[in-house]
Amino acid sequence: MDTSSWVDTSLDLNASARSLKLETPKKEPNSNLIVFGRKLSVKEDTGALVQELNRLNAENKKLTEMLTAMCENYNALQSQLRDLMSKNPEKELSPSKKRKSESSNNNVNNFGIIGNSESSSTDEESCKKPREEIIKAKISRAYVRTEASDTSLVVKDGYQWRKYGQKVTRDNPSPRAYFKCSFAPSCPVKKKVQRSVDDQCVLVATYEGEHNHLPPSHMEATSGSSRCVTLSSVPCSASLKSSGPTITLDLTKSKSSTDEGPNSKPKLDSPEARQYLVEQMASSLTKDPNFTAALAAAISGRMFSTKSN
DNA sequence: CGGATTTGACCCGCGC
DNA sequence: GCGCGGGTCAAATCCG
Repeated sequence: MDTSSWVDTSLDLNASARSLKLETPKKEPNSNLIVFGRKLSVKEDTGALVQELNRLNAENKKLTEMLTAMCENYNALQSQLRDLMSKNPEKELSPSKKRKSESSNNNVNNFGIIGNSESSSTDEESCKKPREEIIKAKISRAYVRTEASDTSLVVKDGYQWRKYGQKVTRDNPSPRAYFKCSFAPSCPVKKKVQRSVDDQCVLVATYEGEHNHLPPSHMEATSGSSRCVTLSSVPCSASLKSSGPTITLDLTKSKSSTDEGPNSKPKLDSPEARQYLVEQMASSLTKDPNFTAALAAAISGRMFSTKSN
């Protein structure tokens, strides 16, 4: 099964997002907002700010196009995948296929946004545990790119985890962290997070089991609907089918960055201000690795749920 | 002060 | 049976 193309899509997204990052000035969204606030109060430099606005506008369009293209790619690949599944259903059923098919399945199951799938062939669980158990345990992997300087083994996937151990393993100099779902013991899901041997920037998260509850962020989002923000520039809903994990994009950060006190509210009446807010959100989303991770999780999760149908 | 994290000790399975 | 290595426990510590 060829899953490389969809992986490439993910890579494209990351690469593009990163290249976009390079193009943007080294300003945090918050500081941009301050600049924007100054624009409204101080009339000087209007021309420069308008230019900046136009630039951000163009960037926003780029992002929108990227996301649209990615969604299209995803749809195309999904249909391809469905085709392949229907053509070769026996591959899945055959236990003799072992690693080849297993690693392919892993790819489908993965939240992988990085796309180096070779590690699934060295999956220790695959080697040691009986297959039935693997199927029961629903082992999946996620690849999350982080800052090289970021030493915390934290993969933000919407769920709340409690770390219960850390160990340095033989095959990898970087420590492996062990997490349990904070809803344990009612939720038996565990995850292991370790930096990739090949690329220290990449965190490999191995999930065991399935959550029997919604992620805290989802519950928060649904209970507090007043916090919802309309994101016209992000044509991507990251919610999944009930069979899969529900990934919720946590947009509260973007919201909070725009929520600069009571004075900010009237500004929303201006189309410019709205446009700016949208751009802020898009920009902060692409800068946020959580977003790419959540997006990849949503996409791969959907693929998986489609596969299992 | 309570919950989360850290970290050394312990357990257990596997290979020799 | 023994040693090794991965996984888990739980007391100590940290932190909000």
